[in-house]
Amino acid sequence: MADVIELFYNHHKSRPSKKKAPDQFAAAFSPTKPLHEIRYARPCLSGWATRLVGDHAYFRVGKMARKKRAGERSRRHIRATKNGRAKNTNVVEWEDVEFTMEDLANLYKEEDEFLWYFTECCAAPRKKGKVVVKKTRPHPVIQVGAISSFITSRNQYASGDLGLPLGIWLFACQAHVDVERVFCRFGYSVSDSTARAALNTLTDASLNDLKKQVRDAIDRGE
DNA sequence: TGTCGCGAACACATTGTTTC
DNA sequence: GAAACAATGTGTTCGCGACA
Repeated sequence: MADVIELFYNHHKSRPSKKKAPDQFAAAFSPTKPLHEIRYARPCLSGWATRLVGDHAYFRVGKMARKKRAGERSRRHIRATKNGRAKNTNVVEWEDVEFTMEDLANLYKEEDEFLWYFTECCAAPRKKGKVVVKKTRPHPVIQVGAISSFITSRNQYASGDLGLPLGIWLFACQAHVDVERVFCRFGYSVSDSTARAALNTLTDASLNDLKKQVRDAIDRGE
């Protein structure tokens, strides 16, 4: 099949002339033009592949965004608050907001090789056809930000990878509330209210833990 | 046993209002 | 004018029953 596709795609008669058939020439990689209206093999193949990749990207991001029904605690699906009525809710803990970009990059790379490759094609510079990593704005970091935004865009509850830690960090930096709102709209971070709710949850948990330790120490006569 | 569809519950983002 | 708080709309998640 690989040989057949190559032969079709690279055959000189599969390419429409830009002057004689401009509409056919423009149909290459088109995401919308009906395939049965494309008479030449090369643009038809590229149009078909474009839609195939687009649909698959939609499917893969959706899969990453969905919450797994059962299994281990999911860092991606953590809640800032809970009132106890919902079962199996993972409420935020301090460990959830500790992360490194390197860890997240490795996580995304292992979890979805296709999406990592796809975003690398968008973000990474190349030299002689090979991907190179720049010192300033290294593309894996940008890929992590993009994939995290894609996931949050598809599911607002799947914000634990980067959105929630970033929201808390913005609060800690005393970022202006307008900055928080813009970052939230871009899908980079959770909203100001969610970040505050998460911090309240975290500090309440720590306070209760401290009170318990003090009571235990008093009981032991220390 | 797994999938689908539905309605209710829930957590969240957004926007408006109040307070300092 | 900015931050804090409250109200409201949105859309995901959950639980359940029906069905294959």
